Amino acid sequence: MADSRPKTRIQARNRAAILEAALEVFSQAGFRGATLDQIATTAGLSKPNVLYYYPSKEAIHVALLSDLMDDWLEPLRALDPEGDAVDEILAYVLRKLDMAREMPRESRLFANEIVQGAPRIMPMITGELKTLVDDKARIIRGWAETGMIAPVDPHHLIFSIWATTQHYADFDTQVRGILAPEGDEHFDGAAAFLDHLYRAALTPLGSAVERAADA
Amino acid sequence: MADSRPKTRIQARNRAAILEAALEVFSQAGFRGATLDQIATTAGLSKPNVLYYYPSKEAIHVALLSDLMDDWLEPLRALDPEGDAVDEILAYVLRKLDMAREMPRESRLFANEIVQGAPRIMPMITGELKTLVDDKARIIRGWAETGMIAPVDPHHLIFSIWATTQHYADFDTQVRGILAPEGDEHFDGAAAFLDHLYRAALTPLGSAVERAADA
DNA sequence: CGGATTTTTGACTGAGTGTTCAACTTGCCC
DNA sequence: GGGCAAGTTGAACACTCAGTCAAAAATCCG
Repeated sequence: MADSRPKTRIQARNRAAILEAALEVFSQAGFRGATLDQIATTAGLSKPNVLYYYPSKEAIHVALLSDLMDDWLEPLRALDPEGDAVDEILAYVLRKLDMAREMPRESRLFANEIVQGAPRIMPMITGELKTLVDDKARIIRGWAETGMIAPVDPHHLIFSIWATTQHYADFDTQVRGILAPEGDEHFDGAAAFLDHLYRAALTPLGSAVERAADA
Repeated sequence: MADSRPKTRIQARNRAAILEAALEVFSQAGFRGATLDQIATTAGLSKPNVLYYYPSKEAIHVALLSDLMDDWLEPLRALDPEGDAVDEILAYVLRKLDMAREMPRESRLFANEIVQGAPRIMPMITGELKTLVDDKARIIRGWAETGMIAPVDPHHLIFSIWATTQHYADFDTQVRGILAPEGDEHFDGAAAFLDHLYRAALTPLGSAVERAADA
């Protein structure tokens, strides 16, 4: 984070082009599989020129992950302790699924990094990510203890939400290989399924009986 | 699958050592990140000797994935159309979670491959995997239509089971960074959570009322 | 043992790749 | 326009790494 703010229009444009290209390339090939040549070509720059803006391949990767982390965690941050418990969690699920649909490259970028042991972002995980998750887990635990939702372990609930939503971005190839959709219409089916899954799991037993009686 | 069956004891031993080493290395570093030197050293062989048994790095990778695919899909194959619907699916979930605990390297091997677009196993996905999944999805759909389980989309149910269970292997680094467990005890919490999650989502409404009445 | 076959390896090759550097060009400002 | 800083690049360097090869070693078998 030494030279983060650009000084000239050219710097702003080229730095942005490099990060956009890096997102494209890193998310598809992983850190090791990506080459500076690919990034440079995708960004429309020469390889030495890329290294004029970032000192190394690794610096690009770290800058990219750092820049994206905030946006990536925003939906969880938005979980409102004052809101309706089930609504809040379901909104989080659907928001994450939307992100898997609209930002699959970002999802795969993090997936690649974490599957291989998060060699470059371990501090972020045990740092701000853990802090945020523990914070939100406390809220969810409160909801469970006051009967607003069924009693579930909040950490495992969060993990399952990450898993089920990001799956549609990270394992997109597999999902498409099996469903053979035309475009993105299978995301609607996923949304319906996940709504049912989490609504059923979170609705407290009392409310579940009412729900059954209505049907 | 040209020279699959070993002719001598030495071939059997060395081929096995190479595949074991390749699993270790590929699952941690991905295809591109793994080197033949690492595999050779881990296997206790010289690099040219490794290439005496397999013609290329890619051949090792493909052989490994092919060999493991059957074991990897076995739990889904075991889903019994004659069994109790909820029990069968819950047994599948817990079986997959056990595999994530006991065989995390295998899980990460496939995860690495698929995240990067499955360049080497696309045929397996659209072939035997799709066939098996479609087959089991038909069974699950039957259960839903006859009211043995709640009406859910079977494909998305299967995806969610893969996602929630393999998450503990593929994203192990992240899970441990947040939970900071001593060993594997968090898998017990995961099992309890997933049992609740899928039991709640799959139990038909009628049975749910009974369950509520009992409580 | 002795010869044929299988297995092993050190040394090498050639392609790919991250990074450096000195020279060149462009843009900016007085 | 002129001078200085910012931006750009071709060429080269150092290193990694998949794969080759010919020769040596080990194993097998009569």
